[in-house]
Amino acid sequence: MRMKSETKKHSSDCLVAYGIDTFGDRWSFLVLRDMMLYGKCRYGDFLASEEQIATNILAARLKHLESEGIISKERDPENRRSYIYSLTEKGLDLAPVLLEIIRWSSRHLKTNARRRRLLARIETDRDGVLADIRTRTAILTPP
Amino acid sequence: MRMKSETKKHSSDCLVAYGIDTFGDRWSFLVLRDMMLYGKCRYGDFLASEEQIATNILAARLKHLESEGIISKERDPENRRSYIYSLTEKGLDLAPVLLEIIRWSSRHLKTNARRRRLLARIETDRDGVLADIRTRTAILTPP
DNA sequence: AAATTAACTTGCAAAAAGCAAGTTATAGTG
DNA sequence: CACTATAACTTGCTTTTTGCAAGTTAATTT
Repeated sequence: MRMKSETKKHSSDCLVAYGIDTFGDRWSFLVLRDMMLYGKCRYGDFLASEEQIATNILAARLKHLESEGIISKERDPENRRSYIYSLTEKGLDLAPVLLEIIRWSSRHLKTNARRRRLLARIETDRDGVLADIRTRTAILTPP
Repeated sequence: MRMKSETKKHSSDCLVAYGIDTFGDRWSFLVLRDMMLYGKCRYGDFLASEEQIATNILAARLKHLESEGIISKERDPENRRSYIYSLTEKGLDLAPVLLEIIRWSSRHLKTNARRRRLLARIETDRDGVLADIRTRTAILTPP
């Protein structure tokens, strides 16, 4: 991942580059997907994802996303060795980006029942999907 | 960038991961931005962008995007040492992803006149913006 | 009190990125 | 026609980032 220097937080003045630098690296975005689509919120849940992120990288990405104000971290009141990560307003605002990526991939990847269902829901009930993301309701069952 | 192996083209079965693996690395996406927003289509134009991509990395990314069917390459009929890169249908379909990233960054980055103009156009004339991308009309003057 | 679990950190090898210089093919210039 | 310039890369090398395995700490559970 591109890390920012002391003096210059982002690589350019461009809105697109700002987005990419802030949330757009592969592992960061997959964590955000886990939160938005599956309602994941714990370190161990992210680690367990299909793509097999390394633990040190996950820790670094969570720190980065938190420092950018996209997620926040608090102690789990029910289990004091655990933490709960959640999307901030700034993070929730990324849902439309996620949905457009899913729409694009749906159109260009071989279809299957699971994918068709997800796409159908996005196309027919976009606002419901966005609402579910805001209320932390899982949209998909884990794969 | 994550490179695919012979046997497994993508890292997981997920639509989001497919998108990220296909177009989602930093430099690839900045090249796509150059094409969609500024109408750039030549190697030298991409090299000249604000973010200063290294020439070997640019060559690798263009090859990758071409192999994924997102861009295509043809000789410039007017200057036979030059090539013209253009977005395929699959590449043009990425425009909504770009627009959502711009919308997100606009909402979370300090505003200025140039940014406000771009955002206003996206919000009031989204279809016009999408049409301009399809017809290779530059939406912004280079920064 | 001892074993387990959750969330990390550390050290090192491997991969990718970044830099500078070199190559090839075409085009313009005296 | 020889010569310089331009466009699009490629090559070799150094630096940075990633990925892996093992270790640490603090809070449960048995």
